[in-house]
Amino acid sequence: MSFRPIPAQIDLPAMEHSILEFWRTHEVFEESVTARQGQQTWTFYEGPPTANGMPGTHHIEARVFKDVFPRFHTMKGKQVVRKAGWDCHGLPVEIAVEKELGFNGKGDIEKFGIAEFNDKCRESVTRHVDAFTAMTNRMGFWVDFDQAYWTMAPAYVESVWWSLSQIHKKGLLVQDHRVAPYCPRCGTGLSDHELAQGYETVTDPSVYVRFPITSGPLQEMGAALLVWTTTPWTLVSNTAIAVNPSVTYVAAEVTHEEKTEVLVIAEPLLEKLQGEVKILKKISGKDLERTTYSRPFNYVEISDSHFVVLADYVTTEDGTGLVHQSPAFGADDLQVCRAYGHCWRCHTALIYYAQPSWYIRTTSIKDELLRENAATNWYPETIKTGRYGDWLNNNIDWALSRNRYWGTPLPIWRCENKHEVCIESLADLGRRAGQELSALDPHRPFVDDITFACTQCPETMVRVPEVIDCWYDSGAMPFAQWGYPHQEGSKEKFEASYPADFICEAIDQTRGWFYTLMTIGTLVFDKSSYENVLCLGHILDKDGRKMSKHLGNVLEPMALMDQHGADAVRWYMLAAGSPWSARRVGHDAISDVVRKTLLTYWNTISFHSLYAQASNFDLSQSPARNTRPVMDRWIISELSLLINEVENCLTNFDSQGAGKALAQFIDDLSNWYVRRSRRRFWDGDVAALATLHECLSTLTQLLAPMVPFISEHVWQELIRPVDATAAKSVHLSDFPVSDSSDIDRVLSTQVALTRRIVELGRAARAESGIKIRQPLQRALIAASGWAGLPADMREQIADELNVIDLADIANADGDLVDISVKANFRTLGAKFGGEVQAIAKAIAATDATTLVKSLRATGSATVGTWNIELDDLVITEVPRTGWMVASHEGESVALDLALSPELIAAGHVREVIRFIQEARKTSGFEISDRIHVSWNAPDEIVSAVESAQEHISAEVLATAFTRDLTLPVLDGEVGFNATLVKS
RNA sequence: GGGCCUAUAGCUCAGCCUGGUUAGAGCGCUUCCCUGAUAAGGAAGAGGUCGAUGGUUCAAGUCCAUCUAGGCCCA
Repeated sequence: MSFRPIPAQIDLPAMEHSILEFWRTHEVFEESVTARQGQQTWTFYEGPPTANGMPGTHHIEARVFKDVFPRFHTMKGKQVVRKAGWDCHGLPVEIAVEKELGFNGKGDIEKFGIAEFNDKCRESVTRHVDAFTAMTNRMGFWVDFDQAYWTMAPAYVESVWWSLSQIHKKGLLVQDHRVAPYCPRCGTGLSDHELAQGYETVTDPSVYVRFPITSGPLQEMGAALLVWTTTPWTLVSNTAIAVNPSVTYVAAEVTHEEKTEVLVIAEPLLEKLQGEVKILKKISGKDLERTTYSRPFNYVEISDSHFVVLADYVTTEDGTGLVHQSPAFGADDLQVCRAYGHCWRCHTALIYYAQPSWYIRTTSIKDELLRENAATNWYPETIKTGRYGDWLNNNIDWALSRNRYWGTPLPIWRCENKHEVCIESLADLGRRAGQELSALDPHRPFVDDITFACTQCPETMVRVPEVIDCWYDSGAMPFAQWGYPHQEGSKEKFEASYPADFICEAIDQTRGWFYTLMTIGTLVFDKSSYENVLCLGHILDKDGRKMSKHLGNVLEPMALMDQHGADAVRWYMLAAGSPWSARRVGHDAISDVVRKTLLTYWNTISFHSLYAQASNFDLSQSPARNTRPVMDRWIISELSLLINEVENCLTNFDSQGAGKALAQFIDDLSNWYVRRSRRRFWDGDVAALATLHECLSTLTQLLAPMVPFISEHVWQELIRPVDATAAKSVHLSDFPVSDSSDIDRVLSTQVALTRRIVELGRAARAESGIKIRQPLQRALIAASGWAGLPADMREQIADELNVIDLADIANADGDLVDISVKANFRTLGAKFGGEVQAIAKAIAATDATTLVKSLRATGSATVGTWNIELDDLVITEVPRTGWMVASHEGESVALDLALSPELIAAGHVREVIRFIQEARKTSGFEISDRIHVSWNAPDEIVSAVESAQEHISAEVLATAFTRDLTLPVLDGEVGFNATLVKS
């Protein structure tokens, strides 16, 4: 078992393709489920897409979240079954097919044939299944497509029927007449939550409304006044309709989409009518006066109204020449552009009118819904009582039926005497009809043909014509995906997976899927179907607009992943910004993830393999953790804290928090632990190699749920080759467990202080203009934790700043230091409240050096009339002239800038070493190659080089180090020049 | 008209729950430094009336009220 070479360069997308192949050939996903057989289950429900359109980048978002938590819980030892699904039915599918066929409404469909039309719909929802599957696979979303549920499958439809029959038995599925939103283009009513999908801000929300005439000769023709309005929400309070007395109006018979009606409209505007138009009668506006009509709403009682009035201002420039009058809204309202209900798929402005429709009485289970919601964890939490809670509190009955074709047929059969029965399965239907129907396609028009005798009267029972809202199909998936209760084994599967531990969709599903899932579960089982729900913000384009096919600004997901890698896209979705805020996606943001996080991690992997290989490191050589140097114990402590943090975050569905902690650790590991320990790696130090290996192994597991590709690659290249006990895949490994004895919080604060001091020292260095390669004799440190800092860490500081001696500023000559103090408002405010400003003034007026000396000696001092303590002051100690100082929040580093000839010579030696190392690198030598160095230098530094010859040779692995006077010296500060050959 | 969310550097966002006196990070820009893993890393600089107004308080980016703008959801 030995370490493999791992190149520093990596082509992430290419690596991902090879990992996909690895997963496929080794059936890793399948094993991740079967390996946990018999363990506790953790349930996830897939809210399925409709595959009649191409997938977009916004589809990646929810799917990343649907993947990361199942992977995490699998590693935690749970069994997570992931069944894919496809939404098949509904108006959006029908409309897409209508467009393809060039249809203009329901008449065209009936002419074409319902069976043929539904075949087209069936075909259209499978059309892009391959594209969805490919995208899902590419992004590493593990979900079982082989067992996917289809909402159009007979067993699924039967299961939906069964649930409806349960609701019907409870008396909660009824026919009613109510004013409801209605799409004139689609010819069907819409439910309240469908309406929620289709609000649009429009500048001209105009609608045409018919007002049937209730008196006179026009009534006998069955005519209706046709009114056009741009303020349709004012129709509820309609009081009158105005016509221009001097305009000629006509009563015209209009035939459109097989429907004939008689409408009254101004003659010059006749062309507005679509279809075949026949003029039956002409009337002057004046003659229409006092014509009565019925209005579509009866919410507001307004007496002495609802007849035609005359008004000269009515024009025939637009509309119909008939103007709706309403008292409740001022003229200003007419100017305002505002949101109005539109059909959520075809974007036609909706109208409201009363029509017979089937309803589920969700209002009667309102208390139960509120109870279930109270027991649900919403992420973010505000949705629970806010947006969703409000919605439940204002709940109205669910308008379930649609006068359409491609949907689950409403399984209600009824006779002329209104006796009705709700069928619960094909077997049930077959029994009643006396036919074998187990092979019947439970869709229109086939189910419409089945009739049977009413058991209560001599009439025949016929199915009602409606299909149901496709959102019901989606919300029925917890049981219908198993064909519950009809299918063999469905009972066990359903009971083991209800309710779900976790569901996730974007925020627009609040009143869509989230609602129908909870409502159907509560209606049928008196229990909501999910416990935790993550509500994602929308993915926006780079300009902050919502991505939608409608706007044409969709980012192509496969291209995005092939450019940056799926891991980078996943990390961006999971960890960049808040998942529940709307976020912009662009190439820059994603390539940032690659550079800062993924490649830093990767290079640490490559670095480790390089030195582990070079020194033939064997894991069995690892020394006990508590015997390792302080740097090792520090990073192991940080690693242990990281395990706890990531586990805690992922348990609470906080991928952003997990990502932040992981990125911080990668930075700590690479840019502090590895960088500060480089010499130990060159020397093949087993403690350092063991520590780094342990960190990378655990880090890789912690990263696995979020970035499954690169973590798998590392597992295969770095971990498995040296560990016979390692799982076949990182995704089959158990999530790391921290050992509290590895955690040392004192060490954490000490390293933090060390790094702060280094930062200050570097700032002072930069300010002084003396570069780091020039050693300095000493630095003075002022920091409260300095005295307790271990020698190891002091050496880190000295090395990092290239300073020979470090000393506490307090031990330095008193004259060297200026002390300044500021009031600490936090502590003083707590003690003295309103007097703090006066105290601060008094402190500022006191001699700081005397005050601090007295406080340090006695622990307290009097300023003005107030007694203060040491922590009531923020003390800054600053050395005087001749020193370069950097200070921040009471901590200071002062550099002694005096340069002796010895220091200067040492600086030259370091320049020389650096020059040769750079040359080794650019010559492409291996790190272990020995070399011969021929060198020359200006006279001023020759003696420095010669006297350090052994040191230089050891540093650069030179077996020969000879001066060659023929070599030209170079321009620049040092002028050293050398040529290298392998020895 | 109502509800919810958002408003902090050129851009993307922390900080607000729990108030403390030079407001942070990343990206981008300028200059410099370090490098025997890095496509990295470090330092300095430029860049902020913390959406506005009022209030509470010794003290407000932070708490309260009102308003403005944007987004989402609903009438």
